[in-house]
Amino acid sequence: MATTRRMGTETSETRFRLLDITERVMIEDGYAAVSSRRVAKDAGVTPALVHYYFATIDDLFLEVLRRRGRQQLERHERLLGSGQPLRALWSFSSHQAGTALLMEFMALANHRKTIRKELAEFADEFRRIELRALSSHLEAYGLASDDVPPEAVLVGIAALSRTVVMEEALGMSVGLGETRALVERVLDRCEGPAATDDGRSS
Amino acid sequence: MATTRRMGTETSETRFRLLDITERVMIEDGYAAVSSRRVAKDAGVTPALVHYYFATIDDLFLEVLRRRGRQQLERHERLLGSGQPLRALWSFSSHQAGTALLMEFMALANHRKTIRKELAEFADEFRRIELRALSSHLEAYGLASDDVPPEAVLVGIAALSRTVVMEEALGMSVGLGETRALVERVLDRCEGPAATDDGRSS
DNA sequence: GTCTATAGTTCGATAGAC
DNA sequence: GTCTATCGAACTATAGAC
Repeated sequence: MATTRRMGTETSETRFRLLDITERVMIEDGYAAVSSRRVAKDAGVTPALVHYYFATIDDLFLEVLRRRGRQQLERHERLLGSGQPLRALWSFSSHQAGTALLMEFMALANHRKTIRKELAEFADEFRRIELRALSSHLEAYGLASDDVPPEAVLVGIAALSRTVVMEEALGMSVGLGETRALVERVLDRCEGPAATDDGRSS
Repeated sequence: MATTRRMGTETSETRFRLLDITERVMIEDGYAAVSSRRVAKDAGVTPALVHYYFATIDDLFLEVLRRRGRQQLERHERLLGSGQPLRALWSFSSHQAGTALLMEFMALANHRKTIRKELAEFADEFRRIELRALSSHLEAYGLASDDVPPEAVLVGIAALSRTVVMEEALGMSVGLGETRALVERVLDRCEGPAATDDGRSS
């Protein structure tokens, strides 16, 4: 009985641009600032077109999450294969805009069931990839052991990077410099100084 | 030139109730669900009355933050004086509703300057209190050292508790059990098994 | 694929009666 | 201290022309 609602194709360039803009609005002004009107205005199209590609605003959020999730899963897997996988993980997890976007999705997920489910699946998949790529390294570095499972180390790294980035963005001061310095010492001890390798070679 | 706008007293019972309800709405449905109409409806009053006590919605958020901040600073200080201060800190930081509310305020703070400033001040003050109360303990426990400053340990505890609570709420699974088990082992090693003392005595 | 037009909600904030 | 009434704005979503 569902009315045959028209819907834009997956490959449309406009659709792609709408996703880009939604991502940007979420980062700059928060998920609550996302509306068909706002996205349409920033894209230079009409609100109706946004609804043509995404039936509801939640669908729009969901598609942003899926596209970004797939992108970053790939990138994550690739980066963790580099010569300094621990540094790669820290640097990846410390990205400012990425952290801001993750925060928005976490806040959103706390109150929307469909988004919660998909976010949790992506996040678990990230951690599984890290686990496969890093378990043996973490043990070799002495960061993981019988007493400290690699799973817990990875949770710790995610927790620490998110927290430091967020608290810095907030303008907090107590303890952040000390924490960054400690992390740098640990990275240095495990993998030596940061290589300037940008991941294009080898 | 400012019109002499009327404003409710600080001690009004209705004002207090509006703050309670706003807190609850933020936790249950997120800050984006807070509106003068929604809060008024849940309180059984009219939207105009909300604006009578709080000129703007941002003022409402700000007052929730201030009241809660003052409350918890006191509570924090008191709990950290107990016989198991590290356990007290972990338990305090792992509170579900508190973490959810903090998340909402962090998301909010990312996009509202006035809220950002006040949240950062409160958060820094929390950390200073922890630092005063726990520095010496952390060193005695062997958690802090010349290499690992107590500031960094405290950032780590905050990071870990928030992350574990949030990821559990999301329904994630990978690594959380291992992390909780590790934390429990550390707490046990430092302060022994959890006492049933609720902090009322001594 | 993109638009105009529109119905139906909900919102912030204020003026002013009681 | 609490209310009614209201303005002006923003929002979701759809129908249907082009």
